Amino acid sequence: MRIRKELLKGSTAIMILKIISKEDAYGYQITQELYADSGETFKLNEGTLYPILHTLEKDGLIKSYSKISEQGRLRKYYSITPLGRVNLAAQIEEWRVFSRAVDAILKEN
Amino acid sequence: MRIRKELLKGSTAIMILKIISKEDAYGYQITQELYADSGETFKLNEGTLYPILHTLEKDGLIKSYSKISEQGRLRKYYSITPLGRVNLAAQIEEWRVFSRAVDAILKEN
DNA sequence: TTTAGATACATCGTAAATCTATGTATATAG
DNA sequence: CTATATACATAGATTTACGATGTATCTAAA
Repeated sequence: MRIRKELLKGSTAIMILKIISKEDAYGYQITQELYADSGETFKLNEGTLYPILHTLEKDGLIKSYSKISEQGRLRKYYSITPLGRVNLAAQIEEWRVFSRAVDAILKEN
Repeated sequence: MRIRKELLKGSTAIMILKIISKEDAYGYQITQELYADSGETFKLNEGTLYPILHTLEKDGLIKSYSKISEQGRLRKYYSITPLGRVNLAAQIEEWRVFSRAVDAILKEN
């Protein structure tokens, strides 16, 4: 099922942060993991991904370093900061409250 | 907990449609029900509500009629159309797929 | 009596998030 | 050699919600 982009708004950054929190990751890898781990539901555009990564770094939630892969390609890896972990936990709690409230409304009859 | 407005994007119209599907409702009433049924989580602004109602009506998902209340106040009631019911069912299913996918990402470790 | 707050509808301008499109560049498979 | 995947980046357009503002009535308190 294709998900309207509007539904995604607000939750994309949390998911990116969560993926980086598991292990350092580079941009392209993040889109692949997000696609696989969501059961092929989320196909992240590059025009969405990179600006979010830049914002997260500017806000001090992640930091980056460059590394050359075995294939000789330059990759920009991101790792989560302590501040990022605190922020992630808060955002996950917020998501839980939000999604439970929506469920409550949609379940009502 | 205050929910960032960004999280709301895309799900507000579904919830409004769901409330109207239960019984005909007018604008102010919808904000009250949404607030109560969500456990005081969703406080809908008028600048959000009325444009959405107008769009839903323009799209043929709801229709309106005016009625005077016992207090002598004019109210604009909305009722869901058959097309609105079909659309609501599809959007609820979409929400389920979406929220399960986000849960899957955030649960991963 | 006047004033504040709740009820009731509406629109305008702004901000935020994502998308599409575009650009650059390299590696790999057919 | 050509298409696809990998890899990063930005600009402009679209969508959605918000805050501010406007109009108007009813009710309760000061």
